[in-house]
Amino acid sequence: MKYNLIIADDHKMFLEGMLSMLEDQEQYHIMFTAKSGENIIKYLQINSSNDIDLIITDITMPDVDGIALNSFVKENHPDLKILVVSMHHDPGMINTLIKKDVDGYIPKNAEKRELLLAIQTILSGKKYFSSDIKEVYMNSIFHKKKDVLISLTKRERDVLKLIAQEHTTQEIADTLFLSKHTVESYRKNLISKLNVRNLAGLTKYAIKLGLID
Amino acid sequence: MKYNLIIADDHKMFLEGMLSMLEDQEQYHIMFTAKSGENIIKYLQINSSNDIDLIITDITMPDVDGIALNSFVKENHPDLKILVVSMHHDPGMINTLIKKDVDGYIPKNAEKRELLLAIQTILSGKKYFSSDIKEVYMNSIFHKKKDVLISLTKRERDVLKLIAQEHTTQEIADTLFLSKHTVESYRKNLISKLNVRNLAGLTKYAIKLGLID
DNA sequence: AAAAGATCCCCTGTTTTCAGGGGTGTAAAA
DNA sequence: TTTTACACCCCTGAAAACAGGGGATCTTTT
Repeated sequence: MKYNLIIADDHKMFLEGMLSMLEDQEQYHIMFTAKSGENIIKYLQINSSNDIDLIITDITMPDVDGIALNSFVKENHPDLKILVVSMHHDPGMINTLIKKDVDGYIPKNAEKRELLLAIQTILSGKKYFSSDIKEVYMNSIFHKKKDVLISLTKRERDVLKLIAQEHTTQEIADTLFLSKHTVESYRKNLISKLNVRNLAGLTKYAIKLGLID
Repeated sequence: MKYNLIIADDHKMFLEGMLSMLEDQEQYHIMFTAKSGENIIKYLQINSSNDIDLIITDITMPDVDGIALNSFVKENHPDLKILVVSMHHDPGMINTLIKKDVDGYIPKNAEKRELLLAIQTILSGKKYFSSDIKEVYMNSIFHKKKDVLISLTKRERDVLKLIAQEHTTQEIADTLFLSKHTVESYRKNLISKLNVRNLAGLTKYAIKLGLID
């Protein structure tokens, strides 16, 4: 029982390196390699009864990049795993990939040992993110706050919190012993102050500020 | 120029250990120790012009625990740093503390080296979380998803996503080439299906599902 | 072939949000 | 002392959300 892998990268050098790292691994069968995500998507569309277990992919590629590839796969073949291998350690990028539910992420300078560990972990159904990546991601979480919180007054935060907790204006008025008009004023000010359009925007802000869980 | 520290823990043993770890550190002055958060809060309320730089605290304590203490401090003395030292590695707990903007978190079995590093890092204005803690937190992020996503259809997810992106019903109808009645139906179904009350609830769900950033 | 699920559309109402304007008193900062 | 920030309150009118019902068509599963 072998696992079937595909590798996608537009750099020949990388493909070679990856192949050499995996060639002595009996349990993995490299079905084919691709220079962009496009060929993989085509393959998946034709062979609907796909027998692929894992795609190892770079992020930056011509035509269809790693992110688009991941989106397509997660949408149409939810059981197919994706391991991203990249040299970008941009927090935004990492955040995007985590949100998009990629199964693993290791840097391009990873050791063979880590590559194999990542593949193995992912195939067993778990996620694998190298500690470098975790480091970057955690830092981005810690530094994301603060900068925005300061502009709101205590009362505004109170109201915002209750709004995000799905309370209606009247309920908020009752709990804070205010007139509903007052609460409406606060909501109005919050919307203009935070430059959002409606409750959804306010809720997102409340979450970003850590006002609610 | 010394830094003033306070230590809070209801276990004498822990206090002793902490003191011994810090006694040879010239730059830190332990102002006093407390057996619960209550005494610290009292102190802060009386000495409003506080000269404290950092509080090192346990989580589980009688009367006022570490979380309540942190909330009080962040509310009333935003510049005062908090380092949590605990043996709990519960993801929920860690998550709460990160949300509540605690400045650092190390396990109780941490080495002296790590303790000093944590203190130093925090006093320099940065956050410090030990790698154990990061590990636990990251895993909780990865495993939080999936379980809820499956119950929604593709179309429902589309609509939910657009709702959470602050679009109005009419706008959603236009982008998806639907009647606004249809979109209203989807919204209605989502609200009952996800068991929430309004837009705020839907938005929170969308974020939890990773549909939006 | 029947059942179930998904997508799509419509109706009648009520409640709430949202946009825009107005205002007061008080406490702190310039 | 004047200005600024904050907390508080009110009004109108339009737009959107929300509650609860209905039904049509298509595909997939049983």
